[in-house]
Order: sequence, then structure tokens, then C-alpha cells
Amino acid sequence: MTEISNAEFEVLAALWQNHPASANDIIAKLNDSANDNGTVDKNQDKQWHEKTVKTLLNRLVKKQAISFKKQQRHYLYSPLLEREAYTLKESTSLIERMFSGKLAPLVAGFAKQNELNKDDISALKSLISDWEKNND
Amino acid sequence: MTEISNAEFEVLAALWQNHPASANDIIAKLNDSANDNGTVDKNQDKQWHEKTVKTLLNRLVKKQAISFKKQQRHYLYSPLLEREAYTLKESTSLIERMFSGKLAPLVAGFAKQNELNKDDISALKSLISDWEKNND
DNA sequence: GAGTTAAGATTACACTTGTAATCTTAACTG
DNA sequence: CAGTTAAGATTACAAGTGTAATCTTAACTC
Repeated sequence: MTEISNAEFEVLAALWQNHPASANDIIAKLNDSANDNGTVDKNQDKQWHEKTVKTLLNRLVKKQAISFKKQQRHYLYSPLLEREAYTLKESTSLIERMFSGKLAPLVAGFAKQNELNKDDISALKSLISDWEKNND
Repeated sequence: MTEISNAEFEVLAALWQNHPASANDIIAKLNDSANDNGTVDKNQDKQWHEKTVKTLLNRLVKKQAISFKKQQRHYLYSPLLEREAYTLKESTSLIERMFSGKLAPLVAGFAKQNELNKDDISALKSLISDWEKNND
């Protein structure tokens, strides 16, 4: 219900990547310079302090974004918010606020600066043809 | 340089719609239930208090997001940040954080829930063909 | 010119956020 | 079993935010 802050989101994102996970798992994942895509994280520099992550886990629990089960002396955390639902809500909200709810202007701006590559284009084409399949 | 908060963004957005504008112009625009598209604002309920808006204008000036010129006894404000540049930065940042920088997943999610309409689709198609024109 | 306004400046204040340090206490260890 | 740890809970604290109220003072009004 309440908002997830940026730092909290990072922690939640780590949990989405693998769960259930202990605080230490999560800290390790956050501090690992390589991410799951095998690519190097742009934020390889940032080091998360154990205490900081624990605080964020606590806040996420309070916000009912994650849950935990006691396991011996430590907890195993799991996300309660689903990634898809959450990212969708966030992107819808941004598009609403910045582009009056229209997707195209976002894509246009993104295209202009970020030089969409062939992969992006074919993904978009495929989305479009899917849409047309269901909406003719 | 510094971040623009949500409330500040609303004020900045009002300024983008017409400027230069006095504080009262901006307050009026913010409190007008009808927006420039002729559609009714979803937030028609929210009433901005004069003092609140003035505070936000002040903060935006300090953050160098807007400027002002003295005009008689009041100021005329103008944006310093351009809308396109700002919205692009924000959307790029969201896509970076939520979708590893990939645009397609955002579009996919958006499509699934918001039921893109024909206009959106043709806008996207047109963007794609522009892209292909420049990148064959 | 003296009084009143009204614009912006300053101050307020609780809540959130980033970032930890300290406190409690259940769980290992010898 | 007594002592030590280490996990999570609690506390801390400055900066940013949303939301205004109060203060100053230049600009109208009579």
C-alpha cells in the first residue's frame, strides 16, 4: 500500500532474483558486482552495508512488500509484491504523470536518445502483431 | 542537478503548459479541474493551497529548475528544465531500474494491462518505420 | 504620506528516506 | 550450563518532502 522507496526497491529486486533468501544472501547479491545476466552491474561501485540492508528488509516487511519465515536463527525472506505487477504499476504511473497516459511519446523520446537497437525494434514489432492478432 | 520531487514536478508541469506565469497563474492552473486537453483531470479533487505552491516554486528556483523575473510586485516564472529532456531522463531512469534498460518489457506490460488502442499502435508503427528509415 | 495588502521569504513540523550504530536475545560452543 | 555470537529489533540522525503558517516589506489606496 505504502510506497516503496528507491533503496527498498533495490532490495526487493534482489529478492525477486532469487528467493526465499536470507538477509546474507540478499546482501551478497546486492554487493556482487556481476548480476544475473552475466553482465557487469553499472552500480558495481555501490557497497551495501549489512545494517542498511537489514533496515530496508525491516521496512519492506512493515510495508507488507515482503514476508519471512523463521529458519533456525535467521529469517528467510520472500517477496509479497510480484515483480510484474509492481513494475507495471510504476511504469503506468510514470506514463500517466509525464505523458498524459500515452505510451508513444515515451517511446519516441527513448528512441531519439537511446538509439533503439534492432532487438528493441523487433520486440516492439512482435508486440504490435500480437496486439493486432487479438484486436482486428 | 538535484532531484525534483513529485509535488514540485506538478508545479513544473503547470509551468510547462504556459509560461512565463505568475504564482497565481500557476495556482489557478493547478486547481483548474479541466486540463489543457479539454479532458477532466483525474485529480480534480486535489486543491493546491497557495502557500504550498509558493513553497514549491521557491524550492524549484533553488534547484535551478525554474527562473523568475520581477514584474511589478510579483514574479513571472519560467521553466529552466525543458520538458522533453526531463521526461526523457526520468523514463530512461525508470526503464533502467525496472527493466534493465530494455524498453520492450515495459511496452509489453503496458500493452497487457492498459489495452493499447489503435492510436497507440499506429503511433508506435510510425515510430518504428521512422527508425527503420534511418537505420537500414 | 500613512495604512493596508499581498508577494515572496522565512520558519515550522511531521513523515520518509538513506545510512548506520546500538540493543536484545535466541542459538551455537566449549 | 556459561559465555559468545550473530540475527533481527530498536534507536539515531540528517536531509528531503508535503503541507502550511508567520514574517517582511515593497507596492497600492485614500
